[in-house]
Formats: sequence, structure tokens, C-alpha cells
Amino acid sequence: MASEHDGGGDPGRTLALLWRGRTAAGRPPGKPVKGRKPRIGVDQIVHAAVAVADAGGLTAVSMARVAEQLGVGPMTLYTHVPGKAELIELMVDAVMTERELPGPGHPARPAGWRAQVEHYAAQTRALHVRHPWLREVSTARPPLGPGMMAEYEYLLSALRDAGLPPSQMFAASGTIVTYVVAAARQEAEDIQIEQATGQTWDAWWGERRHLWDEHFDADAYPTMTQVWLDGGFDDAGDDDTSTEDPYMYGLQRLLDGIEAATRPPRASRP
Amino acid sequence: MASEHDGGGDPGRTLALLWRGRTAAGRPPGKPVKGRKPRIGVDQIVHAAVAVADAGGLTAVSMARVAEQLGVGPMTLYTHVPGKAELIELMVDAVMTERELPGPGHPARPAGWRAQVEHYAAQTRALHVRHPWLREVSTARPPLGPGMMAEYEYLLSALRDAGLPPSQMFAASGTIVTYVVAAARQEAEDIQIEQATGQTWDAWWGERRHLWDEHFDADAYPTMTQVWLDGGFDDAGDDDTSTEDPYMYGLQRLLDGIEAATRPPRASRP
DNA sequence: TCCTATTTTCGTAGGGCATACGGGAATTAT
DNA sequence: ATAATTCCCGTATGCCCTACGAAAATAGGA
Repeated sequence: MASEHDGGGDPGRTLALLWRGRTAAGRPPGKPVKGRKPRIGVDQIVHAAVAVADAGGLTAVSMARVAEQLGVGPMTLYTHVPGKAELIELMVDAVMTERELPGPGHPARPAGWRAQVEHYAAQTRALHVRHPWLREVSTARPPLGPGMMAEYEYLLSALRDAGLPPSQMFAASGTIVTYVVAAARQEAEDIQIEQATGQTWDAWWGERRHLWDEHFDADAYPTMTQVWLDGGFDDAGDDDTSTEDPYMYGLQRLLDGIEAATRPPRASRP
Repeated sequence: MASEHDGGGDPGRTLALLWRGRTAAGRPPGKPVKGRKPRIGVDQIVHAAVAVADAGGLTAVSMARVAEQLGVGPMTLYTHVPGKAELIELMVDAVMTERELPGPGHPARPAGWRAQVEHYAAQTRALHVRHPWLREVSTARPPLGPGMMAEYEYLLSALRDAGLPPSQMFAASGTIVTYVVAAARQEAEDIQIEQATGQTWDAWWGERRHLWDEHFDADAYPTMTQVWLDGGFDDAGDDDTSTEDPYMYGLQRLLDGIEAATRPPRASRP
């Protein structure tokens, strides 16, 4: 019955772990000093788990394997982390904070809201390339840690500069995150499959070229056939700059649309 | 070492299974008539597996459970499908064909390319709501069956009507699929988590309201705080139509951008 | 120094998973 | 009736998460 999301644990404890006990006042609560000294800590566990996932994907992350990396028994981890689900939450938020998302006033902050969104997209894409296992984790109930907060703080500050009214900020930021994360995940999937199977996209298609001879009926798919004959499936040629990287093409179209919606306040529905 | 994608099997056999032995000429190759009569067939296995996944998610799909549904032993399935990975491919392509995507000339086909893309989006969203487990399957190496072919045939025919040059069709269709599928998956995740844990989005947040008191530092996230104070996170009110469903807002912005890019053939880069 | 409270460490054990292998059962052709 | 062919499935292996409880290590107080 139990699916990927158990959530059986205490949310308060998970939050405290995500923020490493830091409270709003900046005061970590006092720790007891008695008892056996811990050989390992949360940070080391999360770091080891990320290393395992980077190398072998999420399926390679077993409590046994992470513990082995640290030279302790598997059950030792349960002293520091409630369970595997919570460990994965910690992993996600930890790598999220790897992104550099400079706020207003910071010298490294790009100028203009479009450049800022593009910076966010590039950082997010790089993050997924670095940690392809991110795509295997559901973010419908995101880890409410510093990493996720930084993402929204940055994105909202960029859209604020774009002149969006507060009522549209929610929809616009959600849309941008949806598209950018989806594109990043696609790239991550590709990398992950290639490193898991050792097979490139072209090799994979080559193994299935058979499809066209045996099963594909050109009459049943006239448009595909026509576009193929027109060269629509050719790789991006240097002679035609409009045959762009689909990712960048889509991001620019989306930002165009958002920009157009802010400028003239005309009604959008006829 | 082996990840989610083994692909160890024979691609030709999987293709034949996806197309159920139908060749381009429409002739299924002759079948031998000797031997014991099969109690079950591929269609029944796929149907049962989809039912199991609909009820309990992809993790509930085990060979044992699917076999149980059919009243046979687990190992019996291996007579008809090469393995679990291939069974999942068959499941995905099977449900993909559930979408109604009427081609040119069909009476049910919407008029205008935007309406056609919106129809595709609605059908895809409904598909994911019906089968939330789709979001757990990687589509980086999609099943090359009738379902996927129908998707691209429809989308390309719509974009053709939009007047896109062949060189942009690839990027535009890829972008639309990326956004629409990502949004559909998000909705599917929500449904899946709610039916798995019995916990709504609001209840989940309620369990974590603690976050704001204990860990959230308003000074560290000034924009979020300001937007919250401006009411940017309020639920969509009936009085303000611009506070739209993020999904529809994003789709319209994306289509606006694509439309604008086709109309005036001006250079996009300064 | 010894006792005691406290904390960390981890061995064992139980239930589930995919699937290689090979023997037995059912059906048709000869 | 016999042989050929196909389908069905019991068994066995190795991996996973984690509940439970005992053993080990540490600190302060006497």
C-alpha cells in the first residue's frame, strides 16, 4: 500500500533537520553533551548519499550502501535520520543550495529580469546535469528547506522587476519553474540513461531502425512523413539559425509571451 | 549497477509487441498452430497491469501481483512478455492511444491550430489524471508504438497549420510537449500522493505551518515576504480574472510567444 | 575511582522484489 | 498412439527497508 511518499514521520523533526536546527532568531537550541560521541553526522550522511546517487542513480541509494561509504553499519543511519524518505528530502534540498542565485545588490546579479530568469534556468539545468537523480524525485511535496526558499526568493525578485502585478506572480513563477525544471529533467534523463546503459541516443535509434521498414505505415502518418521529407528532423545545421536548441527556443517563446502580457493591458480573450 | 532502464532485451521483439505484430503492409505474420493453447495473451497482461498501476501506482506493479489478477503463476507472464521493463513500455503506449486526436478532415477536429494544441493539452492532462503512474516512467527513450506516433502526427499537423517553417517544427513541438506533459505530471503527482497518503495539499501545509514560526527568517527572504503581504499567494479570487490557473496561463503565454515568432520574420537576437 | 544516566552503534530477523532454470502439462500433426 | 511443440509454474538466489533490543562508549557526580 505504501507508495513512494510515506510521510509517516514527524514533519517537525524533518523541518529541523532541513534547517539543521537553525531557528528564525539564528539560535540553534542547546545540545546535550552527555553520552557516546557520534562517529558521523547528518551532513556526512547526506554528502555520502549524494555521492552514491551521482554515481549510480537513486536506485543505487540504499541505506546499506550509504552506510558502507561511511564505514558504519546500516542501522547507524537511523540514529541521525528518521528514514530513507527523509534522507532523500535532505539530499534534494542540499543540492538545491548549490545554485548561485544572487539577490538584488549583489555584484554577480545579472541586469534585467530576462537575464535573471535565464540565469536561474542555466543554474537549474546545470544542477540537474550534475545530479541527474533529481528527476526521479517527486517535487509535488517539496522539501521546505533553504534550497527551495532560495529558488522562489530569486524568481519572485526577478519577476518583480519585470513589472508583473502580484496577482500574476504566482502563475508566472509556477509556469517558469514547470518549464525550466521539465527541460532540465529531460537532459538529466538522457545523461542518466547514457551512463547507465552506455548507449547513446543515436545508438538507441539505430537498434530500432527496423521500425521504419517493418511497422511504420507512411499513409497512416502523412504529416510526419511530409515533415521528414522537408528536412524538419535534420540536426541543427549551421546554415539555419532558426533550427535552435528546443530548450532555448521554448524558454525565449515563453518569456516573450509573459513580457507581452505585461506590456499592453489588453484583454486576452476574444 | 542496472538502473531503471536495462534494455537488455531484443528491441525487435519489443517493437513487434508494441505493434502487436502488425507490419506496414497490414499483414500479421502467420502464427504456428501447434502446441498448448495459451490461457492468457499480451493484451490481458497489459490491461491487468494498467489496472494495478491505476489503483496503487507503479510500485504496486509487480509480476506477482499482475499474475494474481489474471489467476496465473508469476512466471507465466514471461512466456508472453520479455520482462518487467518491456511490460511497462507496453503499458505506456497502450494508455497513450486512449487519447482522441482527430486528424485533418475528421469532424471532431477543432478549428485553428491554437484550439488543436489546446485539445492535445486537455487530452494529455486527462490521460495523466486517469493514469497518474505515467509520471513515474521515464520518456527519454519513449516506446515507439502507435500511441507515441499518434501524438506527434497530431501535433505536427497542428503546427503545420500555424505556418511554422519545417526548421522550427521540431523545436516548437518539443517545447509544447515538454510543457504540457510537465504540467500534466504535476497534476498527476498531486492526485497520486493524495490517494496514497489520504492527505490534501492544505493538510500537508498545515502540518508544516511550524516552518514560518520556527525557521523562516523574513529578513532573509524579503521578496517572498513582500509578495505575501501584497496578497500574491492568495487563492484565485473570482473578482480578479488575471489570477488564473498557472497551467492555462503558461500554455497561453507559450502559444503567444510561438505565434509572435511566426508572424513577423524579424531577427530575434539584437 | 566507581556509579549512573544518556547516547550511539549495530546484529538479527522478517517480508517483498525480479527472474534463471528446468520439469511437467496440454494440444496438434503425423 | 507417438512425437513435436508450446505453455505453465515451483524453486532458488540475492537484494531491499527497517523494528527491536542489546552492547558499547561517554560525561558528570560522589
